[in-house]
Amino acid sequence: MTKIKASSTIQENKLAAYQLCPVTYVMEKISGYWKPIILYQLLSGSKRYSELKKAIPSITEKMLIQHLKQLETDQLLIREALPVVPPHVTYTLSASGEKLQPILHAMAIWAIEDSRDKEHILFSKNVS
Amino acid sequence: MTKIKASSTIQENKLAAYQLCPVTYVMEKISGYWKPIILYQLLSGSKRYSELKKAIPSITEKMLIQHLKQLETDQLLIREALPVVPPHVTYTLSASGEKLQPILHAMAIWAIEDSRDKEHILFSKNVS
DNA sequence: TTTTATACTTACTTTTGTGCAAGTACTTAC
DNA sequence: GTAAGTACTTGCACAAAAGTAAGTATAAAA
Repeated sequence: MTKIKASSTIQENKLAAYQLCPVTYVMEKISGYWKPIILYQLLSGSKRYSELKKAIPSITEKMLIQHLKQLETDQLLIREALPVVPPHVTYTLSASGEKLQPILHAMAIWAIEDSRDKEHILFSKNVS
Repeated sequence: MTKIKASSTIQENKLAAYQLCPVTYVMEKISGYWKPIILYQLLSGSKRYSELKKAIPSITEKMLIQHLKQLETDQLLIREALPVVPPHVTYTLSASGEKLQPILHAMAIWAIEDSRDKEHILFSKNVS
């Protein structure tokens, strides 16, 4: 996992924002390019590591595991490993993680409406 | 504003995700460390550039203007400049921008509940 | 003895985000 | 003619996020 320096200006800002702004608190937990996609995959039920990899083909293993570890640390999901060889690991949303569902859903609705309203813009972009 | 290379792997992934995953579409528009904070400030009504600066003291002018431009480009807010000297510019949420309110609100609620549930963890971290 | 399967690790490079510090433009007031 | 006020703009440095490519561990199956 990428190490983080503890005492940069950015980290101080983050710590402050984390405590002062609840929205920033959430953004911390769900931002990272693949996190929402991973969460979405898990909304439909537990998945093994390899199933996630198959479901999200363009993610690299490094990013997948890194985000899974982070989500686990943030207690949004639960990792369960069976002591067998080859390994068998499943990831499941925690209660907190599941409570994100209405938020992710609202975001999706907003996105669909917003991009519908701006279809002509996207279209003209593609044409130009 | 920071220039972006058009043909990096990252940009290709973003484009794909942008079209395929509505949640990512939203994340694109509200991520950036200060964006949610700026949006929050504007939820209570139009503000001048200088008022935003005063309301968010720790943001640098570069970041403030950069995010304001991006939000304007994404049509989440509307910029109105009076042709006077010294300049007088106001920023107002667009209809799309205002529709983010329930989402931001839901995020805040989640954050408060989640951090309440995990108070003991934060506490033990501070002590160690 | 080599291969297969699964779940990771590690080192390194590229790309993007943020902060810092300084400068610009333009007009009215002093 | 110098200062004040407002809204930017620019260049540089560094931190963080993401990508690339390769390697590790283990035991059972071939």
